[in-house]
Amino acid sequence: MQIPLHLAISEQLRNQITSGEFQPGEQLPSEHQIMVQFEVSRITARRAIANLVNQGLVFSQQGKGVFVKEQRKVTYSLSSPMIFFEADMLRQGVRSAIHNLIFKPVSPPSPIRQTLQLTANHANQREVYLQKKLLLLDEIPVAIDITYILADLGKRYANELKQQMTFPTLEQNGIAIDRVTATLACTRADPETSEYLDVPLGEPLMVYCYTAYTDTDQPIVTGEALSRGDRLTYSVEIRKRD
Amino acid sequence: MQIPLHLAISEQLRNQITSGEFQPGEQLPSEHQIMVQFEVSRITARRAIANLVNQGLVFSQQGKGVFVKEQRKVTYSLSSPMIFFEADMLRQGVRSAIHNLIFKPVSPPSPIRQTLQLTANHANQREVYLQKKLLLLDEIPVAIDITYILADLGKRYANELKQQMTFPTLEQNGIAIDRVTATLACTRADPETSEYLDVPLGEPLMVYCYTAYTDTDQPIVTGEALSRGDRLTYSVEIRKRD
DNA sequence: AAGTGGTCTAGACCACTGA
DNA sequence: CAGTGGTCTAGACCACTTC
Repeated sequence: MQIPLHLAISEQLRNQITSGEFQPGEQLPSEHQIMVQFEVSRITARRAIANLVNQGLVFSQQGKGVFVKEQRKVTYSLSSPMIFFEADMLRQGVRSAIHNLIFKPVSPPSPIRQTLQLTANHANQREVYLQKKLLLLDEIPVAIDITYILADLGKRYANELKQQMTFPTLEQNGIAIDRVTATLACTRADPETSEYLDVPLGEPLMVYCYTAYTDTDQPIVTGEALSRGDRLTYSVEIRKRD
Repeated sequence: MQIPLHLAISEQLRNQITSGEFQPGEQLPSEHQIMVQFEVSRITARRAIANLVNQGLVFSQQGKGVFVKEQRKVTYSLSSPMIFFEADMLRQGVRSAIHNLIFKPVSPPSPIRQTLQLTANHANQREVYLQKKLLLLDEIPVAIDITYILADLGKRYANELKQQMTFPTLEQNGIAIDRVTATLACTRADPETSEYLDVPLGEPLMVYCYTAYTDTDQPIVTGEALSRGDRLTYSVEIRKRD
């Protein structure tokens, strides 16, 4: 067995997709049709389709069929995230919305405590607000954001924070963010995240971890955003240091 | 059927992994053991394992078994990619190496021509060098990079470019890079990439697309790097504009 | 030789969709 | 109702690893 049957089949279908023979949104042959056309068992036909799903090329809907994915991504600019987010989205022809899931004072876990440079003396106080929010683009959940913000800021701007992105809210209230350190990585959806973002288990996600500092080098916000890899792209401009 | 059997099983195993009951590198129960323990058919046992593979938690080796993945990632700094790459890797305790796959003059495809601001008159000339190279960290292929560089630079520094990263090579030769525009996104391994990077089909990858400009705003290099999402993290520092 | 995972078959029942 | 995909079973053969 040089090349598995299911792979040969999924490769042929894949070519038909990338060559445009199957257009985005179009329906693929049904499992039954594949069984007949390639003279294989249903399991093998299903396996071939699973390969395509796993490559992010198609998705399946029970009772309806298998369809070619649209590949439209929205770009999120890291270099000017402060004020222009909504405008940026509109420019890309996308309606954005935020659903607040959790907003409450908590005693932060140790690594958060460290990045926010909180001293240990107040260990039992509610020194930060924890916010979980869902970012919707065109009514589709695209990212889930978990933010820790210093308690006085969280308390003061609670209402605004629940309805907007964090950085713009701070900027609008005169809290200047001087720099943001961030990392970008990749994971796969676990069952909980797959619920929130309405994606299958294991779907590739991007992880954007950030910490924002004032001009006195005081960290005020840290958190991470899990976003759907098939819907979001991050852009950044790097300038040479002097 | 509220919750599928295969999911229930994979969830239980997942808990045992995240709780540390199964350590990284440790072997999971075999398909046969799962069949007996949960009283399911082999297909269902396999499906449960497939769920875990798909979440990036385990990997399987024919004839040996299923093992918990190590989760060690290396950080690549976008803010100082110029000179410090090798030093950065060493600091993280990682041996880095580069395998040159392709290095040749080509007539660039239209989108590349545009980003490099090449005029159409020379359409049939070999105005750029195309380089494909593999980045190995600890002898493991981690990223595949496809670079287009202006022909005179490519020709002049051919030997160095084949052995080092692109940006450091240019810096060392006095070609100052003033700024880099980049995007970071997510895809999944297609069959070709899965060969190069030695990962299963559909493995999440990061896509780093970049264009470098001189201080006269002349683009000199553009390209994209496909990296293994389970091995590489990108870091960046964003400073407020004035 | 024994144990592991990889591929494949035939067949059953269920859940959902749409005419 | 027919057609679709989702779950599950029992059983076969193969390829690879380890002893």
